[in-house]
Amino acid sequence: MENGRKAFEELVRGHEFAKQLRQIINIDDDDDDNNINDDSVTVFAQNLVTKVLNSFTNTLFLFNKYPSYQSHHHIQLMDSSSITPSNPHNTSTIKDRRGCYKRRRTAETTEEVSETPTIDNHQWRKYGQKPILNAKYSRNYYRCSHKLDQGCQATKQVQRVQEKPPLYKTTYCGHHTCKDQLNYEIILDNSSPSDSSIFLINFDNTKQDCPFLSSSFPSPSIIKRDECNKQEFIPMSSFDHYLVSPHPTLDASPMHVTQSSTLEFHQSLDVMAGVMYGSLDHSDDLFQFQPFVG
DNA sequence: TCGATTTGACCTAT
DNA sequence: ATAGGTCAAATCGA
Repeated sequence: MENGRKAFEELVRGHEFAKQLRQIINIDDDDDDNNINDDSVTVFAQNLVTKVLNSFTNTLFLFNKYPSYQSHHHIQLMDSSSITPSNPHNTSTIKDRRGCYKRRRTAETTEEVSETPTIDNHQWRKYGQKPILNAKYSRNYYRCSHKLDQGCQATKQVQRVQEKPPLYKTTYCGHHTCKDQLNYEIILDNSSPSDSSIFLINFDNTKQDCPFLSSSFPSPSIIKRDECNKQEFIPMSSFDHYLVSPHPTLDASPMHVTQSSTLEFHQSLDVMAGVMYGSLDHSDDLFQFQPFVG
């Protein structure tokens, strides 16, 4: 699969997860009896999740300016706000008996349709497979590998919905509460094809966590690819590198990654960091890039 | 040996 | 009554 398309998929998923997180944090907005949102930490968290969401939106906006890698790809997202709320008659207690579960319709779900079974940054364990009525292909059931050790309740279902071209529908249920996300790398490729130097942003979760975001979000480190070998840097075998081409850059911002200009490179990193850490300041769905000062 | 997958049984929501 | 989500024993394979 094309690297750019993978990156796009991950951005879409990140965007959706951020939306879900924001919905969770804001869920008590209308509840007069609950003043949890007055808590300064909660307000801070709400602001952060809004910024994270906006960052994903901005990055997707940039991708959309260069949509070539999306041409053969269709992603359908269900806004979690459109999901039917849980049946009020349902008890919130989780029964410990076999076969007790919430049906997917009553739970928060996100659906994606893609040409390959979606790869995400979580480890899944298959726990079931069922033939579905009027469906040619059976549905596979996965739960988070950390259900037992961390109690993560996230599950997903993958079902092939079309033969040619192969089309898979992935339905995510629940939110990940585990902290064991797989490592990510983003390559800042050099625009010169003759130059083999490539900068990697490595999201190694063994690094120190970012103090400004959730503790589960790893701090990126930037490594020149030439030095990766020296550092015995081993790319994830199960994931291709995520490539951020230097060409689809912001028209209005200095985001060319070149080695000839240290200043430009640092500016680029600042912009990238802005994308990663949501330091672009704007209201929802607006794009107002606020350049870093200093 | 141990973790992951398979698969039939079990159970609930519709 | 039944479709579909989950469990858990059996099986696989590294």
